[in-house]
Amino acid sequence: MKEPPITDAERLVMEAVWTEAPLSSAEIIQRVGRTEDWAPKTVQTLIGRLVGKKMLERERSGRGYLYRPAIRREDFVASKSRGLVQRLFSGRITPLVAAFADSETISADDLAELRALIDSLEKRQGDDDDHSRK
Amino acid sequence: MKEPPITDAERLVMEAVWTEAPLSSAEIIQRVGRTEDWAPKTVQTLIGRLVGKKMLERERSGRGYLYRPAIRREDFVASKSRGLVQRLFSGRITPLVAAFADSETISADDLAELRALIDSLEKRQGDDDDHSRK
DNA sequence: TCAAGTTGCTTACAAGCGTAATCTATCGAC
DNA sequence: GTCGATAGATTACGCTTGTAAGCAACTTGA
Repeated sequence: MKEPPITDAERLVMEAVWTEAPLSSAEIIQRVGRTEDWAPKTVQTLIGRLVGKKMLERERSGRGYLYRPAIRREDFVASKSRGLVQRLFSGRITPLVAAFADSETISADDLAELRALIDSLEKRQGDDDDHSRK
Repeated sequence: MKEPPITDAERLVMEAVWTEAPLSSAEIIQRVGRTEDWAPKTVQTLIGRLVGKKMLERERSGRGYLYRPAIRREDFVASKSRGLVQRLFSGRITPLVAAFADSETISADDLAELRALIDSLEKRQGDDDDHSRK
């Protein structure tokens, strides 16, 4: 997966259609307006650019279109995460977590959650080794 | 710590002075040239912009200057990490690790390392609770 | 002393971005 | 059928970024 060329303002538009799709531009404008103080025209422009970048698909619906995301949010955030880890931490995730932990407090709950994630990742890896050697 | 306004090209210049400082511009150009195929003038421009942004400090040395970072790399990467976690994962680190793990294979070594980090973070937290309640 | 190299400062310039207004076509209300 | 609302397309505009060249000053070797 290549780096999706979505800017930060555009991402906020994507968030709306990731939350619910398909949406008309009026609906997108309304949802984005809940958090961003942007003129409707601004959102309209961003929608247009996202269509141009093939990050939004659209299908005709009456006078306008209905829009839906052309990439999944999971893929987008995974790509962004990989990019950051690659650029700033030579591709290793642990230093990122360490850096984050140093500057932001991680709650006990978060730590437990993280540990659980690691457990499941380790298990997955064990399984792979055991029976699905490829 | 506010978001350091360093662009990606500028970051590559910072990497040089983070690795070793102080450096003359000639030395920065030479080091950056090892990885990036940029005209010396380009690097020079980036140095100037970084000075303008107060991300590089300089002290006169002969006809030119010696440059050194005005912010530590640890603070920079921590800030970037926080920013990403905030924007894409509502401030929670676990989903980032999960997203990364889904798209990139994490080696057994990395997992062990990550687990060790969590252990130490948990220990730190326990200590805090025990005697330094603030 | 004069030319050449080295540094820094100033300027350039296209593309991308944030932020939007204008223009155009269409559709529904009357 | 005309008028206003609405969606989309086109245009705008200043700032930042990537990428650099030109100019000016100082230093140094010949």
